[in-house]
Parts: sequence; C-alpha cells; structure tokens
Amino acid sequence: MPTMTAAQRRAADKAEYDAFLAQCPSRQLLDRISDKWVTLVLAALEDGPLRYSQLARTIAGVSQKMLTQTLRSLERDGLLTRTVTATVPVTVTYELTELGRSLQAVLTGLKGWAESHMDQVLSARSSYDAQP
Amino acid sequence: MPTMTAAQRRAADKAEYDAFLAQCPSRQLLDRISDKWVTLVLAALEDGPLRYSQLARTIAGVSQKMLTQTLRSLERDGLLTRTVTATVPVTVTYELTELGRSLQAVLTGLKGWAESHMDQVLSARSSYDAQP
DNA sequence: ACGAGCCGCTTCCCGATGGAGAGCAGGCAC
DNA sequence: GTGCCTGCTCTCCATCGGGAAGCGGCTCGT
Repeated sequence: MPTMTAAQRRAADKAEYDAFLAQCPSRQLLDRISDKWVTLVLAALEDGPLRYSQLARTIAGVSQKMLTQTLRSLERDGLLTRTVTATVPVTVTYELTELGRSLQAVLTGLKGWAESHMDQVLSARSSYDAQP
Repeated sequence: MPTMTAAQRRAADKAEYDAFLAQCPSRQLLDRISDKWVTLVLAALEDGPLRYSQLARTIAGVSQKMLTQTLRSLERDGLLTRTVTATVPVTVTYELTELGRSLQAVLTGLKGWAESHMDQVLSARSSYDAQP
C-alpha cells in the first residue's frame, strides 16, 4: 500500500475487503472462483474465444449443467462475454474480458502448479499412506 | 506406484500432466486445491504456524468437519505438517511445508484478486441483473 | 472422589449440490 | 412430414457439506 493521508486511510479501512470474514462480499467471490470448473474454463479460454461445444470437449468430464452454470456466473461477474451468432445451427461464443484475463493469469498459475508439483504431492501421499 | 518398469517409465515421461484430462492425477490435484477452504487455510498459515482453534477462529464460517478434513488432505499431500504437543490440554499445531509455501504464494494471489477486484465484479453484476 | 471443563476431533442426520440422461426450441435439409 | 444439429433446461438420484452432539484424555475445584 502506498502512502496516504489519515482521511484516505480511514476511507480505505472502511472499504477494505477481507476474505476471512464469512459475510464479506470478497469471501463470497473467493468461494465462486475457488472452483475447479472456473479454473478450467478460464484456462481453456486463454488462447482466444471458444464455442460451447469446444469448451465441453476441452474440459473432459464437465457436465452440461455445470458448464452452463459456470459460464453464466462468469458472465454475470463480468469475466467473460457470451455472443450468439445467428448461423445455422446457432453458434454461441465465449470470450474473456479484460477482467477475466486478469483472473485467468492467477488461475493459470494454479493449474501450472498442479501440473508441475504433481510428483512431489504423489510421493508425499505414498509416504503418508505408508504410516500405520 | 513406487516402482515402474522401463516401459512404464517411458509411457509416463511421454504422458505429460494435463489438467484438462479427467483421469490425469494433476486434474485430481487441481480439483482438491481449487477449494475455498484450502485457499483460506493456506492464507491463514502464511504468517507462521497456528493451532487448530486459531485456524477455526481466523477462517470464519468453517465447520469443524471441513476444517479437519481439509487439514488432513493437505497433510497427506505434504503441504503442511501436523504437530501434536503433549501439553494440557493437548495442543495441535499446523505449519506450512516448503511445498505448501509454494502453493500458498499462488493462492494468496487468488485471495488478493478477489479482494481487489470486488468492486468491478459487483458493478458487472448489477449491470447484468439490470437486463430483462 | 466426583463433576465440570477444555481441546481436537468423530459421528449422525438432513438439506443442498452436482452428475447422468432425457427433453426441447428452432433452424434447415431431405 | 421426419430427421438432425446446437445449446441449453429439466428431472431424477447419489454424494457432499453444515450443525449439533458425543468422546477421550487430562486437570482443576470442591
């Protein structure tokens, strides 16, 4: 945090979000984005817009229900845009917004961490499971 | 799987971890760490070890069941250590491992993102909800 | 000696959540 | 018409998480 006057600091304190508090809106936002489908959808859209069916194929194992639900909440939160093109059959395209890309950068780190530290976690698990 | 044949090793080397595939272990790891309680537990332990009751107090709204369950899985995955001290009453302390700190760095970014982009998300939501 | 209390779980019950699969609108092609 | 394609939406049902109560081991007050 940069320097600020006492008045600015008072205002900032009042408006500060703390995700540890259950009622804080930022905690509710954290609850929504700490979601495997959110992580995977944003990662999938990293390289440009995709259609619904392409997303479903890229993210193996996602149910249609959860994919639709996840996309809707991400759209509502301004993280991606939903575009309907009147082709035949109708084409629906999803694309990250500026805000979405900023979150995507963080979540890509998460997906990358999972992929690169897998071996360490697996060996930790087998050590743990070897205990009585 | 601790030991593997040369053929298995070759296959494993070729098969790089890809969290988009449902069966990939890294996808299962991503499923576990994309969890609000995991994020909050690791964030809470950022400044040093805490006891069970301190964690419960810091992370408002977590149930004992989920706190215990989350801590167990994090311990199993080698992200934190659980230390029982034979005081009276017994004291149980949780502390991040090296591996845990590396994930914590990523997840702190997530918690920080939620807290700092809250305003933009809230305004996106009200725009969205204003639609017919 | 007996009861009460503290800490860190563990168990049980029940409402909420997510997956599987079917249905559906609406455009065109046959 | 009948069929087929996409992008949902609905209907079940198994699983998961929250709330509350119990438990075990120890210590302190009376």
